[in-house]
Amino acid sequence: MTGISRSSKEFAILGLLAISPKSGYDIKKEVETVLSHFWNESYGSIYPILRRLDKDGLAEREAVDSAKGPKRYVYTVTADGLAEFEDWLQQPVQPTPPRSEFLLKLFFGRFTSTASVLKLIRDYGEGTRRMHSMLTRIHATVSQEESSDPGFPFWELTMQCGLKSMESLMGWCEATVQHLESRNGEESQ
Amino acid sequence: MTGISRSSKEFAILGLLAISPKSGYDIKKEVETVLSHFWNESYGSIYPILRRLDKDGLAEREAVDSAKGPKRYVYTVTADGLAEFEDWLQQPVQPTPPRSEFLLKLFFGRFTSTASVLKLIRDYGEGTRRMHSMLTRIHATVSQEESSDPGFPFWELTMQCGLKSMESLMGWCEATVQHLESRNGEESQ
DNA sequence: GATCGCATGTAAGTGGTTACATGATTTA
DNA sequence: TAAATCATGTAACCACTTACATGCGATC
Repeated sequence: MTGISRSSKEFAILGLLAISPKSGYDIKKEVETVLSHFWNESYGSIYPILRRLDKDGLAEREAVDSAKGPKRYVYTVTADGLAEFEDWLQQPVQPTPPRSEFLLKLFFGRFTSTASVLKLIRDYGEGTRRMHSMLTRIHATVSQEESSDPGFPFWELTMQCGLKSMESLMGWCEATVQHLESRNGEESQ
Repeated sequence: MTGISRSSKEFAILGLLAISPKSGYDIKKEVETVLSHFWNESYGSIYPILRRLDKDGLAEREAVDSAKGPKRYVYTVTADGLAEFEDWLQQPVQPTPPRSEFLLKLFFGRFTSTASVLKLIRDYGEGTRRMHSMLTRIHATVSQEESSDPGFPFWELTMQCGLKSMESLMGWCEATVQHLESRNGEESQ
């Protein structure tokens, strides 16, 4: 009854199959675009997981002759799979253990030069800006192509959350750089 | 010359030793307070890492008779250790692979009820609020006790970054809950 | 004499990435 | 014919957590 414990990685993949049948390759691409700001999957986990979902009766594998390239293996979620997935959705999220190498280095800022700390923060701000504009770009294309999809409103919520986080971070970076620069200016006088 | 590659976990510990000599137990406590919003360490990694730092000449182990309880092993960073640590600080941060089970479940919101999605977001907002007030509390005590520490300004920057992130998230949660509630209200009419 | 806080440690397992291997088809 | 894209897969390795084992000293 109560299935063996599955990782969120498995449910992420199961959920993508619930939207529509996909191959491992398709999943990888989808994760890298629409889920990119909050999730990741490598082939090394995708393919074994798909096999396991099939073995456990949560998905079904089907060989498909593709028009071009090698044959594809498309997986479709089963009724059991959908049920387990919906059950997982109801469970409370388990908090991710925190891990920010950026903040770690910033914390140890006193062991390096102000210039080095400034570079650290500027680089981080730069990365945040890049992520922000990438999300904006993805948002534009997906909005055009899939705005009628029943999942679209929820996907858009994740987008807005991501964008707001980025903006908050960008603001903090800018303010902090200015703060450090002015402090540095004072010392140099 | 170029040391074997070390994980950020090792450098986190090395950095804490650079601030002042500590035991594994001390490190665990410090990580759980001042670093808690962006880092974590378990005993299962701390003790092996300390041994390794000693073996590699980056730290030195010393047995200390504690006033009460069993004997402590206090580690002190060496000159080599400090040099490697400072070098690591200069290296660009490698981006953490994204992983938010919360956003993942939100993304799949169409496979569950609006009530369930609302609960998801409210719980998340609640967790964020708790973290925010915990940080505020820690900030108050540390500000009183260690505001003269040379590392204090940098620690405070990490705090402000964390607090700003939480506030941004809290705002997004509130707005999103309202948005979903109003949409739900329309449908029910 | 039980239990809590202090303190160190390990073994087994998990969860995951990287790098590699393979090979078809298309495009330059 | 070289490179890019499509597509599947595995083996070796790694980082890390969990759970457990141990035991002192103080307090209740």
